[in-house]
Amino acid sequence: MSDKISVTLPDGGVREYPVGTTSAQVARDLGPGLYRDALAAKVDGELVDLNAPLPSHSEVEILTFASEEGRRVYRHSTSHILAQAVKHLYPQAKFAIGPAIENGFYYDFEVPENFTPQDLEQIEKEMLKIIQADYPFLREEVGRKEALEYFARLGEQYKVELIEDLPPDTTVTLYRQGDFVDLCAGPHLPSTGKVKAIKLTSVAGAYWRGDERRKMLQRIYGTSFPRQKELDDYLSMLEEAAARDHRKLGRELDLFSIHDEGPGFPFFHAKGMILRNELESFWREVHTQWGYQEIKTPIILRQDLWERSGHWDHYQENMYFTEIDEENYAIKPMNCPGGILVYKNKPHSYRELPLRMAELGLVHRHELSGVLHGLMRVRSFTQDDAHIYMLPEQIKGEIIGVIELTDYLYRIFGFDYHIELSTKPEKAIGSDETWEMATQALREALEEKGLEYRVNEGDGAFYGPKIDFHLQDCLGRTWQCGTIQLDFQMPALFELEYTGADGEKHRPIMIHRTCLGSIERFIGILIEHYAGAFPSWLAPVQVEVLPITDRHLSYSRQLAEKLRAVGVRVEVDDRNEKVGYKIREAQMAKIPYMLIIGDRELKEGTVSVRGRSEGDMGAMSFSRFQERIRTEIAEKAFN
RNA sequence: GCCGACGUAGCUCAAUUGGCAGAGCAGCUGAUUUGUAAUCAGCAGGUUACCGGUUCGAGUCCGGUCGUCGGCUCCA
Repeated sequence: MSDKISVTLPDGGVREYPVGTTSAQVARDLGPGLYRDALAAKVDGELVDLNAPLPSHSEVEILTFASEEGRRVYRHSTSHILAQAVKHLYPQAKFAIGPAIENGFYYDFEVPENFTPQDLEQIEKEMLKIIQADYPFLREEVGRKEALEYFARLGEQYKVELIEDLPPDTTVTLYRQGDFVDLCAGPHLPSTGKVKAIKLTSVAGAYWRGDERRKMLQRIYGTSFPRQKELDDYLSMLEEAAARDHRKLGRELDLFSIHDEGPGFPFFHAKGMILRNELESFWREVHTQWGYQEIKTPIILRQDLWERSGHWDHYQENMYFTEIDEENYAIKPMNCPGGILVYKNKPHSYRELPLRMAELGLVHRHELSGVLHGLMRVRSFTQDDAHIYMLPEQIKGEIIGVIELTDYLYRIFGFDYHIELSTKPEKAIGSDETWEMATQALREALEEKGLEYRVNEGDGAFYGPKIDFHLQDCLGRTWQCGTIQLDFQMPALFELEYTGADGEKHRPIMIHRTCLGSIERFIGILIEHYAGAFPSWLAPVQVEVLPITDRHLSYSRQLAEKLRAVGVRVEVDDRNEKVGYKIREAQMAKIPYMLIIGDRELKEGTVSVRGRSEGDMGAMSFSRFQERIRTEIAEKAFN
């Protein structure tokens, strides 16, 4: 047996070390900077502690804060420091889980009294003491039985439950730092002193294992960084992001409002309607090009329709009901049953398929009061829905078509998105075979397009699996927008038919899909994405004309009239104010272009252009400006 | 829905231990005719979210209701 081990580094280089060498020693060998920054190591693809001895042949990557994995180890270790601090201050606390999350970490505790924001300050101070003490994180392996006994003795029922869920033959690992021991797979930082800058950001209730039937624990959120400056930068970045919040911009730009009189039911103002109408007319144009027809179905329909569709059994708690002439009706939470009645209104031939019926449909859903969020999560919204009725052999092509259409639309706005595939939920209708077939079809379409996606087990609609498109808001929270749902069930429940080439009746297959998702949510995303500075084609006011004095008013109005005549949305600021004041207001309203009109422009027949982002662009002929703005609008340029 | 925080003028925020509800911006009126991010002066603006309680006295303390914000998925 050799007394050397060999280590392959990420750059392909191979080095030899004595048996028993740790990743920390490898890092030191590679350079003092790396040794100082090293947090953990990835050995043959597995995350391990820096002080773990390396096997005889291995690929080793030293992880620092620069990598996502390194940051997770760093934050995860910080969560253990939080837990230790809580243990010191609240000895009776019970411990649940404390993972790293994007940009930070949390830890769930059961405590007799809920934490207050003041408590967080005390806990933070205690954490600093633990960091100061620089306790090493020590890994221990124990048998499952031993671990169970240990945590049972301490009354840590959550840890006991976690261990009970591990496979029977597992070796359980514990991590010890000073007087605190926690169940943990690791890895961890070498010692608590590696953590430099910490901040506990909030406290919230969270159900044990995310299950609302189980006990609600107290969750403390926090984050940590290797340098105070990075923490400060992160916190000020959050503050800046809040300035993009669509709820704030929606009020400031007079786009929409939400009132106590209708929680979750947004009001669109004149400027918001311009944005919305532009969006919808673009949507119509594109859908016509992509072979869709448009329909409109009623908002209120009889309850028996919803009993037949399965919504009564599977979606009732999200629905609103009403009564008309002593008959029971429901307010639609989805557009499909109404759309299906249109399909059933006359017989169909296979020659018509795929039949793509789109609808900007207003739906109402009873969402829990605690989840409402500006335009992002509301109780009434307009889906850019469509139902595609098709032959079995058209499935993949149609799914790919919707994926391409969605991608085309998102690109216009410059959005990044990610895709999720959701499979059969507990409350579902239809056989496992049709679900498997449908899920497989979605998977194949994604793979044929070479798209990356995440699988969400059990998160599908009750009638079929779905592909979801998720977009991000200003704080990085993601919202589902587009969705493609493949459905074998509704056609059966409603006995949909078409006549095939063989003259026999056959059952079509359905796709339910949205691209933008909900118009409301999409506008919320748009506002945050552009920080309210919409590209000219969407901007409620595209040009503001600013006459310097009264004697420039008439020329200003003429220019505005000319622009209006070619479809440009223009306003004249005819108030008796200094030009600096008018510029400031137009700038704050994020209007793409300002035209400053004074004696010089009057005399020379020009306009002085000020761009929202460019600043003073100097004088140009009016016709040149007009051409420029028209082109920009027509091309939907980003500006 | 649950946990926590919060709710004062259209907006942003003040108001000592419970002691006369204020400011800036926006609005209105007047003056000013102005050249690239705020001209000056005056006026008006409130059932302190709502309901109830404690108190000589409540924006402030207590209870309830409504609403807003953050969280309740990312699995030792």
